[in-house]
Amino acid sequence: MALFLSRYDNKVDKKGRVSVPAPYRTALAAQSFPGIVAYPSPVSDAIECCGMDRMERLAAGIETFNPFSDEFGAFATAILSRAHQLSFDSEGRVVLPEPLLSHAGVAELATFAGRGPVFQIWNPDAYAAYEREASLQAREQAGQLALAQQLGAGGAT
Amino acid sequence: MALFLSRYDNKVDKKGRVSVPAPYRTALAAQSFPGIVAYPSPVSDAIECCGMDRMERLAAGIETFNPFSDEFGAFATAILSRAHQLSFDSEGRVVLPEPLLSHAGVAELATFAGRGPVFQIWNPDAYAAYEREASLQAREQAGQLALAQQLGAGGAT
DNA sequence: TTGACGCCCATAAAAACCCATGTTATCCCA
DNA sequence: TGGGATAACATGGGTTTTTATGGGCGTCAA
Repeated sequence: MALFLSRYDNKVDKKGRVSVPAPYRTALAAQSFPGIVAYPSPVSDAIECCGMDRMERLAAGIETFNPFSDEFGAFATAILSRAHQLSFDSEGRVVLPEPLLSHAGVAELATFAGRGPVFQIWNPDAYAAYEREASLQAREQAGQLALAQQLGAGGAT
Repeated sequence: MALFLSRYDNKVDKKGRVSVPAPYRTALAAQSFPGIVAYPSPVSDAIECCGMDRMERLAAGIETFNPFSDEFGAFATAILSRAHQLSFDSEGRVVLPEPLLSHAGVAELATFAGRGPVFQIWNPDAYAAYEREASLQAREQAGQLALAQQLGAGGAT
């Protein structure tokens, strides 16, 4: 399985091309299609990306139920019809389509964020804000977890 | 399996011809028949299309399942009897038959929407409305959230 | 004929491809 | 271990190839 880690900031040139970080390309090397699949994240102002294999598996998995079901319809409309198949050029770059750029507010600089099986492309400022919030939330949850454990482990109060 | 993604708006010329988007033609390149199979979508005002291979599988499914009372069998029969086999011309275009055009309300502009194993052809305005409604619905439904989480955090890649 | 259809060619715009360069990270050997 | 040689990478720009689209010409049939 492809695993995407770490963070990178790459430039978007005036043709709309961005270098996909070399480690990501390495992770994708075994895929059937030399490139990525990119679609607007349903939950963030970011472009979400994965390899073709993952998208095929998702599409096939849901289709086995019923191609005319509501669930498949929603998935198809929300993700598949907004997804773009972007192939690498000989230097490992892709061209980000306009609808995705505007969804994520990406202009001349793009932040790549690895998230395990997928990675995301953000506007740098938006990502900074998101990360700040996420780490705050994590700290809060960690505190709650510690508290809960203390309560649970300690004698009844 | 062929996987159809993304969205395209192509013109219908006065001869009734439309270019099938090149990526779709690429996805269909391995098929036994150089063209597409098109039928009215049973659930939308759209023309639904796929490669011949999928149609053959559907037809085989009818025979395998209960051919008399099975609900899906009736469904499939309805599709098969309304399906048209459209071959590409040398430039990758097809001619959409009148019954399909009127079912979808397509005139001089056609919106192609990839949906994984199939793609659909819509009247551009009708598709915009459908997409708007679908995304509203998706936001409200919990099923969509589960799907989004699967996409983002997901299991096997 | 008339018209539906298949086949061929033309063209402008967009996409894919190829080569060049500066910079950074890595390697190798004295 | 120091420091030059090498390789990898991100980036820029030019050039060729596809693609979508328009139209012409013959054929076959109603």
